[in-house]
Amino acid sequence: MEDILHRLEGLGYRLTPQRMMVVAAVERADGHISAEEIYSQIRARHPRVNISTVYRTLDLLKAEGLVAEIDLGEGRVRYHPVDKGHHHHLICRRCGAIIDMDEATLIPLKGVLREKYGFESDLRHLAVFGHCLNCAKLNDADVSFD
Amino acid sequence: MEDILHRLEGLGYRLTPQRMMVVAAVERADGHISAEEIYSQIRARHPRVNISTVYRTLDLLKAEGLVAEIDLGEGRVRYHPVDKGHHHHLICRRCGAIIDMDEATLIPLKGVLREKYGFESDLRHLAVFGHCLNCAKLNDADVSFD
DNA sequence: AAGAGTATTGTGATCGTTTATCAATATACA
DNA sequence: TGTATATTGATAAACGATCACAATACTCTT
Repeated sequence: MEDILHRLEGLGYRLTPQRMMVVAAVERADGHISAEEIYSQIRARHPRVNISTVYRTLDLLKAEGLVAEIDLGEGRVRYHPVDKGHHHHLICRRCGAIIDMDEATLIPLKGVLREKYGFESDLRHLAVFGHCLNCAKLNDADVSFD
Repeated sequence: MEDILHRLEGLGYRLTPQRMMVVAAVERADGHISAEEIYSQIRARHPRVNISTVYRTLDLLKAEGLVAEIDLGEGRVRYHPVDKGHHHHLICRRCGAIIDMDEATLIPLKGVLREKYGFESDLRHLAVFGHCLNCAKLNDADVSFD
């Protein structure tokens, strides 16, 4: 599993400074990073780089299967390297906490969906909303999910 | 379980023509409907109604717990009456098919998330992406989820 | 029925994210 | 060196959604 830059190069793309910076930002981010976050990191040191280039590079990385998008319902999309394993998230509606979920937790669901619906689910990055431990207590009086 | 209009009235809101049209559109839609779809239905007969009013009414209905939002990852949000039961969707990435998923399918997952993470998940409308039966066959050669 | 106060709407601007267009620049290659 | 190609920067604009505020519609009291 080569790193993203080398795979890009192997695919015949030029390794421009802009592309290197976008790739570095995506790889440096421990979790998921948005285009705007990548852009502001780059702009801090290289103010002439354009956000179009960030989006273009992300599109390229996505098309080549090197990064993946995830929509956490924030009104913007986040990106992460595909080779860093799968990510599932439990997102607290109250405090915004994002809890990483173990992949194994979803294996039974995947099996059931295949058996019951003949559906091959892509559970590489699932987002489940709800309330975390603390907020569930705080919210007991107000809200109830069923 | 009264209908949305009567519950709105009971809550002390005025039953304006605009609100009635928005509510009617939401209730008429069998699945989920977007703000833009509601707006264009209304505009066809009442061109002077403004899209702000549509959004405002949807916000009101949402705040009063009469309709719920769901984000199917389309870049826009869809709305449905809460009293029509919970909806879960299996969305085919290839053909766009939206398969309704039985609610019971998710009960085990809900339990596991509570036990393992202390997370009270809100599984009222979950969207799972993947490939439907037909497209899974067609796609066997191209793509593989794991 | 008239007027005061409140609720609701229309208008138009604006926001944030993302995409499109196109000229300018940088690179590769003959 | 010159030419073709790849890539970028600048700018506008598409898109869904929100906002502020004046205009309108309604309710309620008298």
